[in-house]
Amino acid sequence: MRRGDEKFPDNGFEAWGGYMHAKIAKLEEQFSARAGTEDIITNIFNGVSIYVNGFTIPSADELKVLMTKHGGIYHTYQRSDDYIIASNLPDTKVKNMSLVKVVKPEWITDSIASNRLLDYRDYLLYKNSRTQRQLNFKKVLKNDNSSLSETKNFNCEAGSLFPNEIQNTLLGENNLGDITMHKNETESKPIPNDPLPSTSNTVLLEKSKENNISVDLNQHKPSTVAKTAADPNFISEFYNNSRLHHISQLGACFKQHVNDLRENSNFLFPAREDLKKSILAKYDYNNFSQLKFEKNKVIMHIDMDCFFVSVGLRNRPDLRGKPIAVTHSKGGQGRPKRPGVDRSTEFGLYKQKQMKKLGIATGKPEDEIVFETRVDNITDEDDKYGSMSEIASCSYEARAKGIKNGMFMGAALRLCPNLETIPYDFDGYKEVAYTLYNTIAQYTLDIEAVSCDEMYVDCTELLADMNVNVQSFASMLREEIKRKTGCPCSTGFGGNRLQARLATKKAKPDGQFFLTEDLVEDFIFEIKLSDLPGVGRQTAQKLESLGHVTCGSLQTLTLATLKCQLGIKTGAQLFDQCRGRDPTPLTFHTVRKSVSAEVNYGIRFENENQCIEFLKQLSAEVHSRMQQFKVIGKCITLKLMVRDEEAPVETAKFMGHGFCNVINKSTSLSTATNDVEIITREVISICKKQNIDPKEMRGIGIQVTKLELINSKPSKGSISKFLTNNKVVKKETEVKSELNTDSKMFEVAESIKKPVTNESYGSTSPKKSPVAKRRGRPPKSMKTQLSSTKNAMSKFLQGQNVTRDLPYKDPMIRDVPKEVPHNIEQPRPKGLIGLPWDKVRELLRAWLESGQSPLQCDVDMIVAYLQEMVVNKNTEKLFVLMNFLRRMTKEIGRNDWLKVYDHVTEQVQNAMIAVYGKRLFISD
DNA sequence: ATCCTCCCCTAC
DNA sequence: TAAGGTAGGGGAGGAT
Repeated sequence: MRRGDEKFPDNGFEAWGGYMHAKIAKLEEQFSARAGTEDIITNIFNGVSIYVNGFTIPSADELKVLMTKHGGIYHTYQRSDDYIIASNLPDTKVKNMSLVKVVKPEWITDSIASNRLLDYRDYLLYKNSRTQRQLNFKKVLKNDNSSLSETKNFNCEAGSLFPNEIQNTLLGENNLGDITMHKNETESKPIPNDPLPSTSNTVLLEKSKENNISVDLNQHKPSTVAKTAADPNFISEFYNNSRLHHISQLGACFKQHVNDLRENSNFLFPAREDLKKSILAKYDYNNFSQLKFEKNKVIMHIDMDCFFVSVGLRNRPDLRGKPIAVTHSKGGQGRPKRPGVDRSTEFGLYKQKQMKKLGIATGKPEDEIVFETRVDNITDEDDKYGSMSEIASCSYEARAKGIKNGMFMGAALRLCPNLETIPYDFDGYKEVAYTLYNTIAQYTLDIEAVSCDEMYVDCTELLADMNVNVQSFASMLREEIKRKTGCPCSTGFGGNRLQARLATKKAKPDGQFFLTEDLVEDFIFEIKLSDLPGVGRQTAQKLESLGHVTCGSLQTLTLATLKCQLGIKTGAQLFDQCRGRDPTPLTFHTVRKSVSAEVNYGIRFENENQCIEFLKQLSAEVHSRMQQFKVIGKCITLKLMVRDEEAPVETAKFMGHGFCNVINKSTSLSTATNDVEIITREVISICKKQNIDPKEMRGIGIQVTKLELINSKPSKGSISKFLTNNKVVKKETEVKSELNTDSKMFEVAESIKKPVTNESYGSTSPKKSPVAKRRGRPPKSMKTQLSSTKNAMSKFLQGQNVTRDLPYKDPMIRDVPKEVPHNIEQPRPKGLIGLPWDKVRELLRAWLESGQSPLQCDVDMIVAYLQEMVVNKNTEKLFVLMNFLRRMTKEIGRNDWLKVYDHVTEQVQNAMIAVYGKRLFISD
């Protein structure tokens, strides 16, 4: 029995498909004419079928659209007669395949541009022999004067999946490794008020017609290298090479990417059908048992295996299976000790500090505390184990020897003398990450981005919709990711995010694990506390000193004890975690709360001027980021790292910060700003007050918090005002009398003290294209713009033909337990989606005035439409429609219609909470 | 009680 | 040589 049956009893009218269906059939005709014109433009690719392998520009999704529009065929899985479109292939693949039809994506784009099918042989990725690779690059090398903002900031524009990326190059055996590749400057936007105007002279290497061309690129390398922060190019140089900076930027970039995808999606996932077909073709379902997860939720955690290493190994198959580390250091060469270095003193200070901390935390005498540090294996000698270059990522073979991420190269070499190193490939990480995210996004957008190589995915709806079992889904998905990226990944499944995450750890490397309900209790018992997310070095050591190393052991402590030992929140979290519980829902939409920039490397000033000059530059950097994210802020914090008086002047790590004291000082402004002058002034003022010898500075950071969106009008009428939390809703309803006009109802409460946080900061959606404007739809990337429109429309049309057989009832509704309101559980029926909101209002009015009893299928359609508005952030019109519905149902005053209103409201608010974390303010 | 500032911790 | 960033959660303790 359908859940809705009780609420909306069938009165016999439903057999006709419902009132709404009949009505919209007419509207649909208007659209069908338009949709048709967008279908096929030319027949250039008549009879041509392609299969896209790996990362390409345009992306596979974009190529799919292009092929469809120009009469060609796109295959998700490779067929024998397909042209293989690729920009690069891992050597392993090259060895095992025929290359006669491996063609560069430019074949497609150039053919479209010249409106005829060009000879594919001119676009072969490999010609004649496998070793003769065609160089195909159009690339900009920058010289030493280039502006920093052009090179270090990632660009996450939704307009193209990978807009500023360099053309993929085939370096092959040519050793061009130490040349820095940069984005094409012609695509970089000038940043207004940028205090560092671009003075870069660029060298454009035009595409060569020759094979095996040899260009002496070394002559373009920077002639001088910025050594310390006193050098004007230092920030740029440093950020370009900083792994942590890249990790952080990429993380933020993909959180935004998910925001953008959700914002621009119609939440139809045609790729599900393809996947389902290949699963059915490949797997015998009898081999799989039906897995049951806690609370019937299926949360997937997905994580690339030793990400940086895997990406680096795509071009170095010869190194597979060996102990590998990604690091700046070449490794192996001993270096004479810098004068003044006193590692033992410096490391001693670190140890002392840690000991003191633990002594306070545990109440033990300091000499009883035993602990390890990562400097334990580093000596003061100028031998080959002295490198303090950090390992960003290491292969599983290296891990087997005890090497860990973050370890110093010297210590690692001591553990594994034959450890091989590979350089960073920051562009590669971004490519692979995009492919990863876009692959998942084909199937669902219930994604919480964690970092560039890791995310949580709520698969509950997806799996129910596809009606496939989770094992085969996991296998096919991982296969697809490996095929597209050339990198392995692991997935874990559980009933909540903690379980999924722990399952991934178990699955690694290159595996999958399903932590089903029946396994949780035993599984969690053995888990080490230090493996729990949120439990780092300090917490783990503290817990160990309390006598607990595993979750099972910690289960003996009461909630009160844990809270007392670790604080209220942390204690409660740990109490849950060690039992495998995790009440925190996935968050699909993130809102930025701070912007900061800091440099704790290479800070060596000779005088105050240099320090002030650096503060100006760093302020400019923060200002530039604030512009990028479109925020202003009220609170400015300066962070200073100052050499501890006992620490040696020369640090153990070259240009490192050494043993320091940290100072944080902040100012609160009366009004939010992103003015570079104000930031600079405040920051310099704070710095001067500290009275620190510039020679002793080792690190500087600037952070801006209490953010507001630029252009968010604090006055009434702003969209932000519709969004408010429950608390405020209550308060306001008490105060406000019933409002009758739509416009008046826009006045919504807002917490006065809290900054506006309803919209994602730093949305990088492109300007609306003329097409998008004409349709009145949100801006979309090329991919979503074309495919979604087509799909929405064509599915809409199809839907009409089968209306009577398939009323818009969703089986999911009855399957999903009601107590999980965090996510939008229902796949959206297609009926109304795509219609202008005012048309829908007319339909609503007609429906409400029809005198009929409401039908479930019509209600579902309305709900789907309104939820789509939430997702598209069309809150303004949503607000109008909701209030319209409220007023109309009240006027009718019949119980069944009032129930409809309650039901719709509940569904819309669920969507609001999922997307914004807040409820829509509705007058009652 | 609740806020603010200045930390500390964690994660990637 | 080496590139030790950045955002968010939370706690202690003082101001309101």
